[in-house]
This record gives sequence, structure tokens and C-alpha cells, in this order.
Amino acid sequence: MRDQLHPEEIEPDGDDFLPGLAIDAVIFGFHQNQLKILLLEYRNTGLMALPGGFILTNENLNDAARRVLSERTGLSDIYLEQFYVFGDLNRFDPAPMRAIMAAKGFMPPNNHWLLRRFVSVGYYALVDFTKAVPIPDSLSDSCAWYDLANLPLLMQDHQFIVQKALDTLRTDLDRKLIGFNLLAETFTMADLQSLYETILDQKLHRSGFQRKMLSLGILERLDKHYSGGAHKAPFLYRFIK
Amino acid sequence: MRDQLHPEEIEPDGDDFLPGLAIDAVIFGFHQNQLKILLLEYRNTGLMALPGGFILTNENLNDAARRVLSERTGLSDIYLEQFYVFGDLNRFDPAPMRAIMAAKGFMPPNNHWLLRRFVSVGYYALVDFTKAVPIPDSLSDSCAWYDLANLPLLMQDHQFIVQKALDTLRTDLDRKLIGFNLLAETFTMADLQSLYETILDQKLHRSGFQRKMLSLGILERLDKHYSGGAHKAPFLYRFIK
DNA sequence: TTATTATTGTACCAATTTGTTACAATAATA
DNA sequence: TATTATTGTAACAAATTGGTACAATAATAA
Repeated sequence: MRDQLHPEEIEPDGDDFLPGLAIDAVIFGFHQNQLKILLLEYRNTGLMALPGGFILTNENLNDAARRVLSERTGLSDIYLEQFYVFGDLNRFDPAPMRAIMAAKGFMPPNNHWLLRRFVSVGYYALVDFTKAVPIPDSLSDSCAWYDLANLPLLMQDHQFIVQKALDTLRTDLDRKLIGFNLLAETFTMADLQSLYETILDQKLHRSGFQRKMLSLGILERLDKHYSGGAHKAPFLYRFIK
Repeated sequence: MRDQLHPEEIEPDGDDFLPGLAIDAVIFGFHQNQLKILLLEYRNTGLMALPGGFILTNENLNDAARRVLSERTGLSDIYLEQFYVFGDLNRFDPAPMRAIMAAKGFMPPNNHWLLRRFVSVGYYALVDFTKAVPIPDSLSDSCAWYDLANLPLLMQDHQFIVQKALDTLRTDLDRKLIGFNLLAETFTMADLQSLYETILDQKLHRSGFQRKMLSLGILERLDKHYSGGAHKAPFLYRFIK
């Protein structure tokens, strides 16, 4: 959304971008049985926000989202999905953006394009936590993972956007088969079940879960896995298309 | 989308609207066991298009969609849902819009705001066919129902938009309970089953369908219905929230 | 080396849901 | 009054899901 600007973006016109339109990205990761999302923290303001960006005038909307994702995570080929367009008037509040620009030493005029109303397209993304390398944008001093269960206060309506993304992820989890995008290349059945339990926030029965997953025909069983656990070694699986 | 303009909208600036952003509406109805959608036909051009519109600068996005819906159908309180944002560059083709404006006797300059790139938010709506009164906009000479199974050639990417709306309707049909919005206030179980069969494009088993629908607890059974049919009179049902 | 321990893989049965057939009840028509 | 097509529901089979049980196993502890 109105948060990620490269130095060259703080211009009086913003002519390189589609006016009034932005992208907000809820980037999910999974680590130590916790769902996490990427958040930016803005220099000298204490404001925390979702990664986002604008759409170049010669760029497809979905490509702009992919660009934002890749700029914040270093990854390409990310699982990415539109989930909602946030277009209410009451999300228009120039104060946070003005604070961010002021912290950057820029005092914009009141009609600066970044201070006007924005409609924002919400995307959610699923990434392999172990592969993503969070990269702050030019205005933020950190880009890092935060536990979804314990988020800090977010700027504007970003808390609402996160909730809507999570709702969509929950309903998409079974219909589309997307959970795998949050895991590493190979994983155990227990990993997968823990992921599902965390996303859906409910316990699942081990036996039934395994039966259901295997019946989908999207898992390839690999060799046994003998890590530190003092127990029977589980199989490893890989997702197959 | 870039199709509905009142006379006052054909101005050099379009300052009353958010720039570059539009709404396309796929308005579904159901009549004589056929799914139908509303289409506009533009004067003197033969172009057919989805109803659409723009967002006023002081208007919520969803309210703009409701306004478009009410302007084309005369109905308020319509079931309405966002389903996708169409933001590819290749949907930008000024020719059809120029033809529509020319047919209206207006020769716009090449940089006219209506001839530039638009990102369009797709909404689908479900209305009671018997209550909706299709109303053309100021540039079209007809607004009418067309069989989804037998659509004419549509402008730009509108065929694609319709397909995506239908896909969404199909997956939403069971998750949310929205089919009733396409029926009249009261209906028979056969009506409801026919609706489901038409939307999903597959035969369903009468007994199982009835059992499932009744088990949802969202139907109120009314009196018997004795219409023309030379058969046992079916019950009427009403949808309850 | 051998018991201990926690977990894994899978078999098994119960409970529930879904798929299918059957048939009596019924409302108009012949 | 018989005929006809449809409706409402019962009945049962098949499939799916929920839950338990238990042998197999990999490390650790004795």
C-alpha cells in the first residue's frame, strides 16, 4: 500500500504508477509450529505495516504483486493469490504516511499523491520460511517475521486486512491444496498435520489426517528420516503436482 | 467498467471519479431453468458489454458496486460479492470505447481519461429475476437478460470475466448459502434443485438433495402449492436466516 | 546388550454421511 | 373413477469419516 517507496518515488507526481491504487501483501510463513507474517517497521515512527507497493503504468497488476513479494523475500515463484479489494473511504488517513515521510526528512504538500485516497488490492502469499530472506524497503528499518498469534499494533486497517487474509487461507486450505507452499521441500506427516492444525486452529485426528492426505494422491513418499528424535523414524514426503 | 457514463461523465477530466479504476458487474438471474446475466448493447456499435461503472471520489468501492447494481436493476439489497481484480495491461484497448463515444457523437482526444488503462474490480450479483427491471444506461440502447449458455460476443475481456464469475459462483454455492438469492420469495424443492443443477451443470439425486437442504436448517416449510401441474402438489419453502 | 520410551504406520471397527431404490400419497386430467 | 406424473419419505447399501488399538521402530537409559 502507501508504504513502500523507493527514494525516487517521493516525487511530486508519482507518474510512474497507477494513481490511487496500491497492493498490500500478507506474506505467510510457518516456523516452529507458528504461523508468521512479514511486517515492516518504519524509521523513527514506530509504525508497523504490511509490505506493499504500487503498480507501474506498464505493469500487470499481478506482476506488481509478484514484484513486491520478490523485493521483500528474495524469492520468485511464490504462491500468491488475490483475496479482497479494500476500498472504503475511512481507510484514507494521511497522518501515518505524513509521519513516515517526515521521518525521512520530506515535508510533502497537502495534496501530495501519497496522501490521497488509495484503493488497495489485498494479496496473500505462502512462502517457505527457511528460504525467504526478509528485506526492508527504503523507508523501513526492518522487515521481519511476527507471530500471527501475537501481532504488534498495525498501521491503518492492516489488522483487518490480515484477518481477512487468514479467513481466506483457512477456506482455501482444503479446496485448493496450498498448504505445502508453507513447508520445506520435504516434510513428515507430523509436520503437515501441525501446519493444518495451526492454520485451522483445531486439533485433527492423526489417523484420519494421514488417510485423507495420502488419498489425495499429491504426496510422494521418500526414504525414512532419522533425525534426533528418540522414536521411530517417520517417512519424508514431497509434494507432487 | 468503462462503459456506463452519464452525459455529464463525458468530460475532459473525469474528476468526479477515481482515476483508472472501474467496476464490472456480472449480474446473475435464473428463469425457466436457465442461468442468465444482464448485458448492455451500445447504440450503433453492436458492442455488448457487462454493466459497470466508476467509483466516485467520495464513495466506498462496495457502495459504488451497489449503486451500479441498483441503477441497472432497480433493486437495492442485492447479494453482491467481489470475485477478482482484472489488472492486466492487455485488456487496455481504447478502440471499443472510442467507437461507443463516437456513436454518441463525441470525438475524444487520444489522451481522454476514458481511453486510458483501467483496472477493473469484478463483482458478481444474484438477483430475483422476477423483481429486477433491466434499465439501460445513457449510452446503451438495451439492457437485457441473456442465456449464460448462449452468450453473444462480448467486448474486451468480458467473456473471461463472466467465466471467472461463474467459477466463483460454483465454488461459493455450497460454502456460503447463496442460491436462494436467485429465487423468488417462495419456491419448491424442485425449483431449488433445478437451480443447483443448472449452476453446477450436473444432475443431482432428488432424495439426497432434499435431505441435504432440509438438514441445513435454513428452509421454512410453508403450505402446499397447487398450481397447474397434474401431479401431487409440492410444499413451498422460504429461506430463513 | 537389553529394557524403556515415545512416536509412527496401519489395521480395524463404529458412527455418520451420502448414494440409490422403492413405494405410498396425491392432484390434476382423461 | 382410473390414469399419470410427481412428491414426500422410508429403507437400505456404499462410502466416508471418527476413533481405538497395536505392532514396529529408533533413540536413550539401564
